[in-house]
Formats: sequence, C-alpha cells, structure tokens
Amino acid sequence: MSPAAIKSEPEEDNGFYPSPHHKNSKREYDDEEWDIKPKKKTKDKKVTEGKKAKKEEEEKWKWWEEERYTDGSKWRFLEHKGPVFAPPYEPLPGNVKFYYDGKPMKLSALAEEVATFFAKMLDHEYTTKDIFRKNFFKDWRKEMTSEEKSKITDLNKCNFSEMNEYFKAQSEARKQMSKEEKQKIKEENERLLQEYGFCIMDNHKERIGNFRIEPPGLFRGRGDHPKMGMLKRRIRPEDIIINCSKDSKHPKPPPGTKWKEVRHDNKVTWLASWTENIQGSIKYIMLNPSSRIKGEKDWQKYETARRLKKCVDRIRNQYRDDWKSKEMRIRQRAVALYFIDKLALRAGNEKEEGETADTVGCCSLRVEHIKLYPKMDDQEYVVEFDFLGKDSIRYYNKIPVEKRVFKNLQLFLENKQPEDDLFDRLNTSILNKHLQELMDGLTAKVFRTYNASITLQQQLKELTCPDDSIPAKILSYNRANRAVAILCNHQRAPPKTFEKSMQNLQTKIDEKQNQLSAARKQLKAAKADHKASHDEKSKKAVEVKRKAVQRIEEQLMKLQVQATDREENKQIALGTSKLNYLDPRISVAWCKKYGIPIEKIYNKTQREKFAWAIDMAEKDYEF
DNA sequence: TTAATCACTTAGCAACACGAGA
DNA sequence: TCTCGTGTTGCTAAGTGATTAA
Repeated sequence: MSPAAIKSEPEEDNGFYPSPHHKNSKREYDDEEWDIKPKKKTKDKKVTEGKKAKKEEEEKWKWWEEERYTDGSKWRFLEHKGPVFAPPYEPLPGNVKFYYDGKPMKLSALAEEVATFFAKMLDHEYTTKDIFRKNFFKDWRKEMTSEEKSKITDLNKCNFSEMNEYFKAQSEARKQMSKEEKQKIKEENERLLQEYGFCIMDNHKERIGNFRIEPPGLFRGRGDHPKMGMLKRRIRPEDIIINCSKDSKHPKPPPGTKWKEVRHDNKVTWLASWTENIQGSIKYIMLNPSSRIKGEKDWQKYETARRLKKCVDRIRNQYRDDWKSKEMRIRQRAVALYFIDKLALRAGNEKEEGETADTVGCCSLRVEHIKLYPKMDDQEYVVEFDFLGKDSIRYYNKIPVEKRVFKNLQLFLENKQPEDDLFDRLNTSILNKHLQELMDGLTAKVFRTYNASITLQQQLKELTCPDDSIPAKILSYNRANRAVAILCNHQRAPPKTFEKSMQNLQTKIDEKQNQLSAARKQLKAAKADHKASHDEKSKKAVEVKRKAVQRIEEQLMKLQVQATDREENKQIALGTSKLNYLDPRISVAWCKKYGIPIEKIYNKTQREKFAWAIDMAEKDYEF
C-alpha cells in the first residue's frame, strides 16, 4: 500500500465530493486504484503461429491492462544493441579551401572539422552574434595545432565561404539524387532502425526514442545564451554508460573501443547515457512515447491532475486565506500559488547565473518583471507581467487581480531593486513541500496539467454544436485546443510561408465562390427547363445540379473554416499542449460522442502515444 | 539548509517526406 | 515528372522535481 491513502486521508476536505466517475463497461482507473492494482490481469497471450502473429500481438499489447510494478523498479529484463554513433568526420576535398587573411591555408583534420561546423552555419544569424563568435573561436583554437594557433588569431580574418558553398552544393546534390539512390538511403536507415531502434523490455519489443548519439557541432542555445557557439564535442563509446539487465546480451562497443561502464540499474528507465560538455548535464537514451514505461507515467500524470480536480476548491480557499497570513513567507507562497493556478505559470526553479539564458518562472520572478496599476482603463488592480520564460519565450499579460493579491504584491515590492526576487522568501522546493502536504503527489506543474485539461473539457462543451459538420466541429476542437495553448503561452514563430499560404487559400476560396455562383446559375436554368418541359430527363438534370451546388457549398465552407483556423493559429503552437497537457481521454471521448474519426485529431504518432486512452475512454468520459 | 546530481518531461525549430497540383 | 506547400518527425535544449551530498 502506498502512503497515498494514509497520508491524504486527514487532509481530504469533506470526503463527500461527487464522484466524477461514470462506471462504464470499459475499465476506467481512478487514482485510488492507481497505486493498488488493476482490476483484471490480461492473460499474456501465447503466440504460437509464428513471427507475423507475434508482430501483430506486439503492436496491440495492452500494457494498461496489466499489473504495474509497486516496488519502484522499472523493469525486470532489458536488452538492447546500444546507441548508433555519429558518422566519422570526412575531410574536405583538396579543392575546397579555407582562407586566412586572404591566403589559402590547409587545416589539420581536427581544426578543419570544427571549422566546418561554423562554415555550415554561415547563413544563420547566430554567426553574426558576438558571443557566438567569441565562444566558437575560443573552442576552435583549442582544437588547433600550435602552428595553427599562432597563425589564426582573428576570426574576422577567416574566410569560410568556399566551405560554405561546398556544403550547399552537397545538400543540393542530395536533393537531386535519383529515386534509386534515395531509396537506398531509406533502406539503410530502415535497417539501422530495425537493428538499433528497438529493445526488449520485459518480454516486449519496444521502440527506442533516440538511439542516435548527438553528433558534434556548435552549441545553439535559445535566447541570449552565454554559451552559444561553444563546441559540442564528439561522443565516443568511452563516454557511454550502458544500462541493461545482467542476464541480457550486452551491447557490443564498436571494434577496438570500450564502454565507459555497463550497469544494471532497473530503478531507472534509460538504456544509455553520457555527460554533455556544455552544461555538464547528463543525456539519456530512452524509450519512445508509445512504450509502456512512458505511457504508464503519462497516464499517472493525468490521474494526479484529476485528483487535484477533486480538491482544488479546498486548496484555493486555503491560499486565499493565506493571503491574510501574519507570515511573509506564507503570503508569498499563497500569491505565487495563485499565479501558478490562475495563469498556469511554471514553477520557476532557480538557475545558475551565467550558465544559461536569463529566464524565469513563477518563484523566480523578479521585481522588474511585474508592474502594478491600481487603475487601468476601466479595471482595478491590474498586474502586468513581462518576462522571458522557458526557451526565452516572452510572457506578456495584463490581468486584474483581487485586491488582497494586489496589496500583497505592493508589500513584496517594498524597498527592493528591480533585479531583486519578487518572492524572496520562496522557492520551488518550499512551494512543492507545501503542495505535497495539501495533496499526495501535488507539485506546481500539476496545476498546469489540471488547468489545461479542464479548460479543454469546458471549451469543448461550450464550443461544439452537435449539428455542425465535421470540419466545423474540428474547428471547434482546435479552438478549444487553442484556448489551452494561449493559457500555457505556447507560442511559435509565424511560419515563414504564412502570408503566402494564406493568400493561396484565399485564391482557392475565391475560385470556389465563382464555381458556386456558376453552379447555382446552372441549377436555376435546369429548374426553369424542368418547369417548361416537365419530363424525366430535365427532372434528373435538376437533381444533378442541386447535388453539385450542395457539394460545392460544402467544399467552400471547408475552405473557409480552414482559413479561419489557420489565421487564428498564426503564432500559436497547438502541438505542445496536445502532446503534454491535455488528457487524451477527453479528446477520445469527444470524438466518440460526436462521431469524429480519431484520425482527424491525432496523427499516427499521436495515436501510438495515446493508444491507452483510445482503447480506454468512452464517450461519457469525464476528466 | 543549500548545492549538486540525476532522471525525466516539456519545448520549439528545422529537416524531411509526401501528396496535390502544375 | 517536378515543384511547392504542409504535416510529420527528429533533434536536442530547457525545464521540473526528487534525491543525494556537503
């Protein structure tokens, strides 16, 4: 028995909240069941009919009907072939030259390789940035021979353009390859995938997410990253730690090399790892989202969010109460939590200064990131947020808050400099410890999941018209999805081709409109004709024309809907919320309820990731 | 208590693949 | 058959949060 039930029991506010569960014929786990055991165990079907059947079986393995590990172990058996390494460096042909100070200069292999990284990026804005150039040059020099080092002292005197053109020509040539050549490459990739892209975990063949080691290159951080341009070094077998089970066939390192270590840790899910040289962080090779190990975790995440749904009222009352606390730390905690809940802000761990771009989340907000307006237009107590969040995406929002929150913020700001922390008595660890006491498994990010999913559900209810056509319903879905993306601030750069593609679509719409008027005219003529002659033939003609008009009307509407959808989506990315925040069972239920094919909402990859939800959720599923 | 380490999720972008239309 | 545009996939950076070490 997990501590869940024990720990949360005395905290549970009233214990008689209505159950959101509908008992279906299909199984539906709720959180109480999550930590205990599944209702039934699927028989591990024995497959005796040979490989094809076995493959079929694997594809349809319903891990969500099986028992889960309760001892913290992630697997019993793990076997894989190890990672695929980046291809070795191929020196440039002799006629492709590097020039220093106007004179051709032959570089050593190592220095040349690093030079090519820069040369390949010449068209990119990065290479014009001071920090990028400085970091690159510093790391490049480390790879030079002492002779090269003494000669090459100024990046501005380096001319990489011949190299740059060579690579452009190469990629052009790749595009121009014959069908057969392309096919050959495809087959080779497929072979590699078959050999290295899968592992055996507990009797099942599972897809690996990233079995290729990241190739060397220049580090590209996001935003104003102090380390942009640094050399990301080549990873060798000697850098790799392999994780697999003792009794498996261990992966073989490439001939003449050794792994750094082979270990057998079934408390973790990764198959291989290495330490990256820019931040010194560890990178992992892990399974695909369709795998049992990722799917279970994902499912569990949504169950935790659903448990929050049951006690969120209590928690909200609690933090509203805490706005009045005598203790500063409690007030800060309560205001921060209010932002996390209301605005779906991220927790905001502190970061090491100078190591990464200057970005913040809720707990790490600084005075300079908010502005207070006692009055703004017709609203009172408005807070303006303006800061860079994850991936240096700007968060900008003006929202009216409750008077108490406003007064507290004024208090927090007293005697502080712009660069001081807004919540100086708070960090994510304090906040999460508090949340843990309010609900088992509760952390700051659960609020994002909860608010995203509940918003989708609400919006779908509000926006879907049962009598709408399928495209119109899908527009409603996308709008609901968009509401979530806006809440979570999931932005994207407007696609480079946006304007043009909008124009193209408009052209299509105009054409369709013309077509429609023409078709209508024809229908009218046919009707007149029929009225005059009253014969069978003309009656048929009317029918045919009527159908044509109808078809064109539908096509036109579809195009118009598409245009609306695209316009509204210009700067908003729907993918992130769809993949990470929205309980897929809400979408599945919606599809079932309105007869929308699931393929219209989830593509193949997404259907694989959400197979558990697609199998599990019925039309009356409630988040 | 704080800092470092580790494991894992979340994120946007660029390259790629593929089908529709020229 | 080629080109173009779009959806898909891969890549890997950048977060969160638990655990461990100092």
